[in-house]
Amino acid sequence: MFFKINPSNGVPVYEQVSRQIMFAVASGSLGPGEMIPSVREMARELAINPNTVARAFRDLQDQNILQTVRGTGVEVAKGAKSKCVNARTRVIRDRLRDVFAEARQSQLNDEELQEIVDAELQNS
Amino acid sequence: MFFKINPSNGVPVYEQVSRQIMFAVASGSLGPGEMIPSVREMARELAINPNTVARAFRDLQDQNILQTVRGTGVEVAKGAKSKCVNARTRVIRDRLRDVFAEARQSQLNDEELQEIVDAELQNS
DNA sequence: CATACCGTACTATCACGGTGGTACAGCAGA
DNA sequence: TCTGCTGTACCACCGTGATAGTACGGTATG
Repeated sequence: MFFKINPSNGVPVYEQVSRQIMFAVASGSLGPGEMIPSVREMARELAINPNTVARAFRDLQDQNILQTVRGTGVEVAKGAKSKCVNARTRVIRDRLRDVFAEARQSQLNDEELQEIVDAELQNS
Repeated sequence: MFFKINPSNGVPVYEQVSRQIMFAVASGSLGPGEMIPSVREMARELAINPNTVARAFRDLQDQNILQTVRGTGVEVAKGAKSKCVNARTRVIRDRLRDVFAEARQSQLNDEELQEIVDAELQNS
């Protein structure tokens, strides 16, 4: 569980956490039934507040991606993987769509945009 | 001057305003020496607060992209265009870099990513 | 000069994200 | 049973983005 949190990213921290958990489930790093680190432990590792982690957990719980066993911890729900795979694709696609929309709205040249895309796609 | 403001975009409104002014200068829609709409008028058109527009103006002024003529209005500075062209490229490139970083961090398949990029690039 | 507009500078208020701290119910293991 | 962990629910606090309203100095136009 090696997350990276960027506090000055525009994206709320609690959402970064929930996304990265979703991504871990989508990629298979976290399997169904598997326990994930506790609120307090994850908060310590990421150097953020436990409340922020708890909020991410609650959001994922509302989407039936996580389920909690009171007093024990939180585990990945059964049908979570397909949901997470879809969510991951949707997140990336939506963000990409936003960037292209802004690029087009800024009258950026098509060739120049393609150039930037190719360059950044290789360096990733 | 046809701007589009998305209040629930994560990006602060005042930054959306300053960006779109920069983009207009970069694309040549706004030429050097040209006057831009007043704080109050632009606020009315965009249905946002005059203070928010004023802040965007101030930011652009600090970057020597706009210069104010006291009591008259705000005009585009002389050397603004090249700055705006560079800024535009940088904004798009940085946002794109963020998306690709997240996509890679989410273990998204290279082929799948390329697929999404191609699809969204065509639809823009 | 008077009016109307210009940018600018405040003040107050609100929502939201985030932090810090405390408290409580439930479960596991010694 | 006791201790320690779990999630959960609060509370107060702060910074920031945004709104609303008011005010002031400067300029253009009549």
